[in-house]
Amino acid sequence: MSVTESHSRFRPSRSERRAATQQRLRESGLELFAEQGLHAVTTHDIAHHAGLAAGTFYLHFSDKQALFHEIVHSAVEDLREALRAAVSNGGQGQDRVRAHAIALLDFASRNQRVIRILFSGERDAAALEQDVLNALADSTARTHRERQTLPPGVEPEVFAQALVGMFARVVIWWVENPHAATKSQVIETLAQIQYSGTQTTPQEPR
Amino acid sequence: MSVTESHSRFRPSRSERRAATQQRLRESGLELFAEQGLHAVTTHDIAHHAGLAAGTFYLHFSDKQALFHEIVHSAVEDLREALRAAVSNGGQGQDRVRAHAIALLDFASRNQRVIRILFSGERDAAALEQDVLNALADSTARTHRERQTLPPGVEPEVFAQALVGMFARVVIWWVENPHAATKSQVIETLAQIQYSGTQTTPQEPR
Amino acid sequence: MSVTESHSRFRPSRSERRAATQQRLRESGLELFAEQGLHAVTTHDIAHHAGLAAGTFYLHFSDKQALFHEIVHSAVEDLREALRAAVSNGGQGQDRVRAHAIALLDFASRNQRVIRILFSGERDAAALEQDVLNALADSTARTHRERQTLPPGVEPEVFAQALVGMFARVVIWWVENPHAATKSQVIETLAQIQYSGTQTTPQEPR
Amino acid sequence: MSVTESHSRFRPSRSERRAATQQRLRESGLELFAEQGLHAVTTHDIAHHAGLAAGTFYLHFSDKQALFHEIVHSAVEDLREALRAAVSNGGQGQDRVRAHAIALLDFASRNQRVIRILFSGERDAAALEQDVLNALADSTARTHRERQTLPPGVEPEVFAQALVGMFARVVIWWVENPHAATKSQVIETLAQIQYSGTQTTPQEPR
DNA sequence: GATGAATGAGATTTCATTCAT
DNA sequence: AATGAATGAAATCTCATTCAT
Repeated sequence: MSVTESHSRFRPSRSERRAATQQRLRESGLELFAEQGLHAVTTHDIAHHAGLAAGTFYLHFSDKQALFHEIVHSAVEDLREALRAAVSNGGQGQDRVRAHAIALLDFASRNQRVIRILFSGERDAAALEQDVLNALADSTARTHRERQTLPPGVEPEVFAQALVGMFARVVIWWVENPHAATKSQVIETLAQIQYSGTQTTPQEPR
Repeated sequence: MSVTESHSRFRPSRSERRAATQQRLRESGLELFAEQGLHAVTTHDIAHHAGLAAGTFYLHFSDKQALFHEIVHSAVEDLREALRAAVSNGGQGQDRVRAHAIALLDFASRNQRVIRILFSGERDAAALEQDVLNALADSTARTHRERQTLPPGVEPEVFAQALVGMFARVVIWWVENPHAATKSQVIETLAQIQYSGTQTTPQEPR
Repeated sequence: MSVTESHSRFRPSRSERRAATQQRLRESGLELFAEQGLHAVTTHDIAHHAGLAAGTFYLHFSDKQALFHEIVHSAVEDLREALRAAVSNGGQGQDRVRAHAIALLDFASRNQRVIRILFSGERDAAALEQDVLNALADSTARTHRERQTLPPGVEPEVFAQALVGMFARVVIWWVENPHAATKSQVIETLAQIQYSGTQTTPQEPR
Repeated sequence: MSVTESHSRFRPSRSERRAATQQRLRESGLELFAEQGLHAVTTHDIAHHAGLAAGTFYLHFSDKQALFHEIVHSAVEDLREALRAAVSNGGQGQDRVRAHAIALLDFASRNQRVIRILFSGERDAAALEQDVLNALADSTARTHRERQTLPPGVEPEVFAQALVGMFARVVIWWVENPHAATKSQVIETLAQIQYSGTQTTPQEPR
């Protein structure tokens, strides 16, 4: 631990305290948004959950949306980074598909609140969520288009949307129902659908 | 005086008028919820959009949620019915998969507002979307489990969630971006992923 | 009293009740603004003083400024009308000057709260007040310029500003200190200054 | 160590630094109050405009009103001194009237912000403007009453209010519209109205 | 003395809901 | 059944003021 950042860990500097306060607000926001959603949470709730007065919120964030967006953007970055790392060490075909799925589920296990916020369909997050998914889909589509890695008849853009939809849905479901399947079952299923399909048919809903 | 069991278009009975008013409110709700989402729409908005006074809303629905739920549930029923019809006339394997996709996209073309409400997120309203997608997924999973139609390694519940997520995502994307792909491209792609997979790999996001 | 406006004076129609409510808000606004000034009065104060709930205010006025402006504009119109009437029945020279002064003071006696609001220097009224005074000054200046009724060396615009300043100040002072001078003393003094001057000198302040 | 009764420009004493800080706050207050009025300016605004932290304000002034009062009172003193000086070197009749007007306009040219604060309204601040104008009027009235310099029919107190109103209005108008009349036109007009009147009549407003 | 983060009271404004007509 | 004025709880946001560093 460097001494330059703080003369003592018992006497944090003002900017450290400020940063810590902000961090508490972010934490409270993450917690409460994940539990209750954007609309059900007030700025007072967040401030008080963080042990702060109501007005303090506005010293750190211009309004509730600003905090929410910051949380979502940061979550997106974390998620992207996790996925990027997962596939960066090479691998092809099934390995790569599986690495991807593993990384996503690992991230989800460790960041349940983030996942809930990202994929919970909160309307005011929707624009951002759509951006996220579209960005993921775009890069997926672009790569497949460039590399012509998809079989004939599979349109890269449609495929990309399908893929992100599938992943997003499974992961939020699994976070909410962790005992419905083991992590390896989820991974195996995702990898297999994507790689080999199911050679089966959708069933008539009841 | 008035015709009691009236089919007259000149003197609709009291209950007919009541039903008509209620229908106008439902229509306005559908329209405004699809455009703006549950939270951004007020009961005043709905009533006025229907050409009614604010208080009238509460003669027909106990509150805003009630109307929203009714709209969603009705939409779900319509959608299920459409899907049920599509696969009811037999067919197996790829045909069945394709029939399913066609039915979904047809329904989406004709009911854009419904699709927006169903698949756009908006779970503030008591996790309704979850209910919808889970319900669809549940019935899918149940059937596959019963019939053991899935290859080994593919868990029925995970598969069902994946399928539902894939379809929901592609459909909402296609409704918002109808020129990004033709209907048959979408159908073909969905059918192929589901049936045969892609024998390809996810790509590193940027 | 006409019967068409109301079927009974004991059962006022909805629009009458609405108008009455609005009028109560206006009255309360006039009262409170005159006493305490724009900033010291809240929309809650006004509503409660009118015996109404807080939210009702916003059914009738878009915000506090809107009510304030309406009150000021209406006051300006009343004042103008009173002055217009005063000089409309002819008269020249001293008679006319005196008629003007009489009208102003009569109006002030009867509309003390209006005068307090108009000439109290409230900053947010200032723009309006300036408009009022400038409008009065402009029309005064224009007429004098056109008719060349002023002695050489007296610039119409400067004269007009001086005149409205003099009148505004005396009238607000007199409303606040009604026993400091009788109405006829005020009138006589204003008329004489304006008509004949004082042939005297300003004194060194202490 | 430090020079106690320091005139050194290199090591100003503590009290000198304190006085300088206070002066910066006063300057910022003058600037901002003149531009925006008492209510639109926050203590943060003043402190930051002065290059100081928010809390520093309260080391020098007990609150916003206190600074405002101090600025106003100091402005009044400056104005009085200017007027006193103008008429102190004798002169009678028209000369004296003119000297007074000249002094006022000179002061106004050099102290526009002060004039704006003094004569622009803003009586929220505990009827300060009233105090200012009343104080000016009182001393004028007293002198005239003592010296019996006014013609019969002209009440000293009414006259004093009229005079003060006239001057205040013309001066603030001229400061805001410096090109509407030359300084000598303003002076000539004010002197003539006050000394000789106009032998004319107010006009019917439109 | 200066700093600036934190406080919390209070003002504005919205809107779901009620109810007399 | 329909109306729409009224309600009042609750959320957002500001800002004068304090106080530990």
